[in-house]
Amino acid sequence: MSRKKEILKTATLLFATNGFNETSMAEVAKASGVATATIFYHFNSKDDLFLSVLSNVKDGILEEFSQYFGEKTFESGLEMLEGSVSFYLYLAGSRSEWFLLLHRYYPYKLAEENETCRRHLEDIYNCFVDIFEKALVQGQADGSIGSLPPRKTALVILSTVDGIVRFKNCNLYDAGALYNELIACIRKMAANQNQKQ
Amino acid sequence: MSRKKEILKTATLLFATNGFNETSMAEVAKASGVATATIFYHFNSKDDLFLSVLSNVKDGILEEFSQYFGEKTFESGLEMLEGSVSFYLYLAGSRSEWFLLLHRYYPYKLAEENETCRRHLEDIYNCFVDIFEKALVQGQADGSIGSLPPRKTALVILSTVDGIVRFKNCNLYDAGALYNELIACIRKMAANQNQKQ
DNA sequence: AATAAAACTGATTCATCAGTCAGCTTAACT
DNA sequence: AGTTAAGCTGACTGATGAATCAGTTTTATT
Repeated sequence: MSRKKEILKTATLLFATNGFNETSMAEVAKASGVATATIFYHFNSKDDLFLSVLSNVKDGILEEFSQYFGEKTFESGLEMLEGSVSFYLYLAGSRSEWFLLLHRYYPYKLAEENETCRRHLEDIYNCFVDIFEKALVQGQADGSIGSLPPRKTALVILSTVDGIVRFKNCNLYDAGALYNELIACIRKMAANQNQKQ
Repeated sequence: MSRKKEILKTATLLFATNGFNETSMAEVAKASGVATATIFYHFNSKDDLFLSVLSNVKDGILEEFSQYFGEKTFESGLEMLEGSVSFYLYLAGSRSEWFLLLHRYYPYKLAEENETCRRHLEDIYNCFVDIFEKALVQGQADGSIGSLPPRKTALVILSTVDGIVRFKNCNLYDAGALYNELIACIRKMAANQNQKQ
C-alpha cells in the first residue's frame, strides 16, 4: 500500500476511535510509520486530511451498498426493507470505524463552513435514505407495505437504526441484543396491516 | 446568580455548542465575566467542571420529567407513550443544550474511565427508557398496546426519538418536519392491532 | 551515469491551553 | 476597628500541537 493510503487508513481509525481534535498529527504519523512532515507533504492541512478520510468513507459506503443490492434480489418491498436494515447493522459492525466517524460531531461542525464536507455527508445520508425509501415504494407497489409517506418514513427508520448504532458506539446498549425487536418494530411500522402474511 | 452557577451555565452552553475539547477554560472565563483562575478556584479541573455540568443536566432532565408526569394524566398507555415522546421532543427543543451535550462523544469517552460520569449517563438514559417502558406496560394492561417485550421495545423507541433529535442537532433533517410521521410510526409499532380504535 | 522530479524528514517555530501561585479584595464575625 | 477566611485575580509555566522549511533520499527518465 502506498504511504498516502497507509496514512489515510490510520487516520480514519484514529479519527473514528479517538476523535479529530483528540488525535494529533504526530500520533497519525507514528501509527503510520512516517514522519509528521510527510503527512503535510501529502495533505495540505489536518482538515484536508479529514476531508480525504471522509471522502474515502463515503466511497466505501456507497460501494458496499451498491454491491449488496447488485447481488441480492428480494421477494417483496418489505423483505428489501428488512434486508437493508440488516445490512446497515452488519456494516456498522464490520466497518465500525466508518460509523464511529459519522457519529462524532466534528464532520457536522466542519460541514457548517465547508461545502465539500457538507456534500460528502449529504451523499452518505441520501444513500441511506434512498435505499429505505426505494424499499418502501416497492413494497407499496407489491402490497407488502401499507400506505405511508415513503421519504419521511424512510427518515424515521434511518433514525431508529442509526440511533441503535449510536447506542452501541456509546456503550449504552448492545445493538445485537436489540436486533429481533428492531426488525419486529420495523415490520409492524411498515407492513400492510390489511393483508396478513 | 452566584459566580459558580454563572460559570456552570456558561460552560454547559459552550461544551454543548462547541464541544469539550474545543472549548478553552479562557473562553468559559471570558463568557462568564470572570478570570480564568476563578474557575479553578471553584472547580478542581476542566474534567471536574464537565462533571458538574453533566450532573446539573441530569438533575434538570429528571426534574423536568418528574414534573411533567406529576401534572399530567393519561387515558391509556398508548396516550402516555405518545405524550412521553412529544415531551422528549419538546424538551430537546426548549433545552437544546442538554441534548446537544448528550449527543457529543466526550461524555461517553469520559464514562469509560470515570465512575461518576458513567453513573450520571446511566441515570439519564434509565430515566428515558423507564418512562417509555412504563407507558408500554400500562398500555399492555389497559389493552391499548399490543404484546411486545416492554424494555427492549422502549429502547427501540428511544433510539428512534433520540436519532431524530440527533438529525436535528447535526443539521441533517428538521425534527419538527418529521413529528407527524414519528407519532404515526410509534403508534403502528406499539398499538394493539387486534383492537381497532 | 547524469539529471530532474518526487518523496520524505529532522529540527524548529509560534500559538494555545490547562493548571499554578502569590497576593489582593471583599464579606462576616467579634 | 480588627481579624479571619472566603472569593477572586494577573502573571506565569510547562506541555502540546499544527504547520513550515531547508535539506536529504529515492525514483524515474534520458
